[in-house]
Amino acid sequence: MGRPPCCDKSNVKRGLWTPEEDAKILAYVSNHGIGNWTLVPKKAGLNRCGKSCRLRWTNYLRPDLKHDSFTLQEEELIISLHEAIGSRWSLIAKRLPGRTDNDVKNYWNTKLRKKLMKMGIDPITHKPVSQVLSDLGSISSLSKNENLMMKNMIPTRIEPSNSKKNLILEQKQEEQAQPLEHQVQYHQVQHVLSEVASSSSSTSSSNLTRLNLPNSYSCNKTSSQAQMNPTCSSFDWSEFLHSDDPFMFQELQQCDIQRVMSSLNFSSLMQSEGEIFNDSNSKLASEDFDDVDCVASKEYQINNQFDQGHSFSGNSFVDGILNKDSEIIKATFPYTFDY
DNA sequence: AATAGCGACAACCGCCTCCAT
DNA sequence: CATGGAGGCGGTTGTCGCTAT
Repeated sequence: MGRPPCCDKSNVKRGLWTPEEDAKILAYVSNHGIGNWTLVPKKAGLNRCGKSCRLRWTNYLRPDLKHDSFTLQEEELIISLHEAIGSRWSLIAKRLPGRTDNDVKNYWNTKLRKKLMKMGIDPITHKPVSQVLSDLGSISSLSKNENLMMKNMIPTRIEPSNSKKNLILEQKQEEQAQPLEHQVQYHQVQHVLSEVASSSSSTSSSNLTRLNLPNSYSCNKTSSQAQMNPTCSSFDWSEFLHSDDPFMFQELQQCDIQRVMSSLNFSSLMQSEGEIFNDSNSKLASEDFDDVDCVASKEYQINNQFDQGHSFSGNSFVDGILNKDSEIIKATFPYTFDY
């Protein structure tokens, strides 16, 4: 059953590599090429684990690697991609020729993270620290009942603040006015996003929920209102989130919570969201960027309709958060995704 | 001169998925 | 079909060199 073990883990050298060991790896690869790494230590005369050899090669010895410091363009691209997809270092590194995931990860941890923090930007959410703190404050100041409700309603996974959809929409609106290098970076971010989407069906952005909302939560404000309890139509989720007013929760209770909650059935929403996300992204992943415009225009139409209801009335709780988030980001960082 | 603190980065660890057996 | 290693990946730790005290 199974394969034989690659090496005797207890009897191999560990720690830093010597120039002699590097030379052996290089000599072996130049003669035999890259193949089965478990055979490399034996054939190259090294007392190392095959996995260790592979790492040494991919992270340090590969001839196509750059060993000089990161450029400003690379730095900006890393930040943009990290904001869009998080710490998917291997995907980010693929967009930086000559850099490995380890390089990018180290550079982020030692330089970029600190740089962002100095600028007052939270390196995880890419939002201003003051905003993150105020958001936390708003949530923690909720009453016990409110917190319980939040627990039931908010999906546990925290997504990047800017969805692919937002990127596509902003690209359409602003791309033409941007310098060429910014456009290139922007396309790179989008390309990676499509890869992320195609590689992970679980990676979905809440913003995409809008694309597949049930009819009762469509962009048509009046029709959604018609299906709601009349008092509910005036309930403002955004206000609810930011308010310390204890009467707000009472107002919500009067709004037929049951109906609101059933309309916000997250499991079904997430499921349908996954379906449309996978569907649209199977297109995105398989087509070139020229074809993204088609999908983008469809999304744009949907969201244009959706956004006509400028109040959050009749929209989902999460949409309220995301809309607010989007407004804050646009106001604070008008150029964040201009490339 | 000694050493504590820090930054940079190489290397390891543990987990996951894929696939050979 | 079950098992377990290979390879990929992200997170963490270890090591080295530089600087401030």
